[in-house]
Amino acid sequence: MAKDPLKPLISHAKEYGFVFPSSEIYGSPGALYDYGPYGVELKNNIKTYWWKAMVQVHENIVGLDSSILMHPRVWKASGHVDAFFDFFVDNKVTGKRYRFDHLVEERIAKLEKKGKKEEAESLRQQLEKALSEQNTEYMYEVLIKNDIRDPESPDKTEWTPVRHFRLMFETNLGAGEDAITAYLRPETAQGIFVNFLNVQKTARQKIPFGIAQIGKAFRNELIARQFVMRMREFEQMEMQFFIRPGEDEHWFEIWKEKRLKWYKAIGIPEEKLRIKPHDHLAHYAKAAVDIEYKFPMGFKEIEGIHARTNFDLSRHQEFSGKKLQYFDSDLQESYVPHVVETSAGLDRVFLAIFSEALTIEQLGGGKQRTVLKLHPILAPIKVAVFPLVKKDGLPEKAREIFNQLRFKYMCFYEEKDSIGRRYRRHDAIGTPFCITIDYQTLEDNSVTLRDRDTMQQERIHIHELEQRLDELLDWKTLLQKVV
RNA sequence: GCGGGCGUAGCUCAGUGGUAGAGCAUCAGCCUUCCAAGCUGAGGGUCGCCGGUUCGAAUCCGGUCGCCCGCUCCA
Repeated sequence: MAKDPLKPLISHAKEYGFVFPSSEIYGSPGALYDYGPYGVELKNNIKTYWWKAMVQVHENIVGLDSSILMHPRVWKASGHVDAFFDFFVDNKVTGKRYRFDHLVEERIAKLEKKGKKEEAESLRQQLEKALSEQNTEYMYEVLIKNDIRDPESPDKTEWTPVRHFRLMFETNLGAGEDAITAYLRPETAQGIFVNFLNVQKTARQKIPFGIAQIGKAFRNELIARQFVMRMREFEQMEMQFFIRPGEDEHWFEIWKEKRLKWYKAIGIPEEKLRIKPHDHLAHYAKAAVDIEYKFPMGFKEIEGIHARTNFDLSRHQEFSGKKLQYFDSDLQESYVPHVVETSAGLDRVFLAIFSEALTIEQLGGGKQRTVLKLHPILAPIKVAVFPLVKKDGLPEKAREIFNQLRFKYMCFYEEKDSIGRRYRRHDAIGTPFCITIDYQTLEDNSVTLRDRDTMQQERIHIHELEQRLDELLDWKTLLQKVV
């Protein structure tokens, strides 16, 4: 437990009001978390940063907020109803767990390598039959009949029955007899696809263009672990970019680069980011990479970039019977657009940023300082205002400044405890700037502005404060780095 | 599901049979002219839950629940 590299992060997140375990007083079901007062600020700021970098900055990207519950046929068309299962078996002897389809795929690959094409083809048919019928008894039969064993310990293989696990949460739409089974969306993307024409027409967009959406998604993960890394309820920041067929690779590369820039601009160092191609492509994808961040427990995915071809739109066209095509006036032809998707896990990005920011500095004399070195744009509280001491009219003066700044930025007024303690408290939640009102302020209306990271102070006039903060908290400077 | 670890204060943890503790944090007050300072005081825990052994259980035994790590998968 002491080895858990996430533990310091989790403790800090809880102690300072960023993330709490969900319904904690009842015993916190796993993989559900609540964002506290500072957590929600940070999370909202990340969303705003994403939205501005995607929608505001790109004139050919527009936003959408689609419903979480959708027509069930959406998920039939998307392939999730059929494919979004885990079929798994355990080896009773070793306790190892495998996915049924992975075991069979592995055998098929082996057969193909040996040139036994017929056997491979026969097995593939069995696999497809098993999956399409979702017949777990038959799956077990397939394993036994083909003598498929535990790849790690073939001599000690004794399978449990094949069990299945649906990753989508089910619920009911309507009441009583008329109720139909619906699903909590497992991804936000489908809401974009089914609105493709609505958006394209009303926003008067021409291909290439994108639709962006931030929203919750739900997956009933079999094993959900690692704090907010794998949650059952999580939030996605997705953008589907609609393009001409054949331009997939071109746009795939462009979006890969742009998304990397987005992370770097906010202070994630290049060496802690890496691009990892997918080994197995999802049922809809033509090309796929993950952007991974080096967490304390190693590199983990925070965003996926996928070339989804025209799979989704074609399927919805087929299942809905509605044409989902675009007339390209330059080419003088209609087609079903292809799609390049950027799909970031908000909670994972949150964790990456939080993890990157959390720093314990060793100061002289065995002292240490815990600082959350967040980019100022993302910090929950932008400005803390302190009277140096709680007397002689300093609090009143400090309140004046606070009351002026709070209409512009998230501010925090505090007069309790020594000034040093107050500085450190705000270091711990990442407040980038502290303004202190001292006796000199009463004489010449100047205050000190302290920088969180350097602890350096500059003395500036009250009338210059707002302009100075505007410079330090400028969106323009940041956003120009991400286009 | 299997294997391992762990449940004591907001956080980190000590306490292995005899009246629940420490550090930090929180709150109130005093004092203070700038980096977790000092002083005084306060609040906060059915020791995860149930049962058993015992004169007596946080501690021993049984059960149960929950969390964390690994195996699998993904945002």
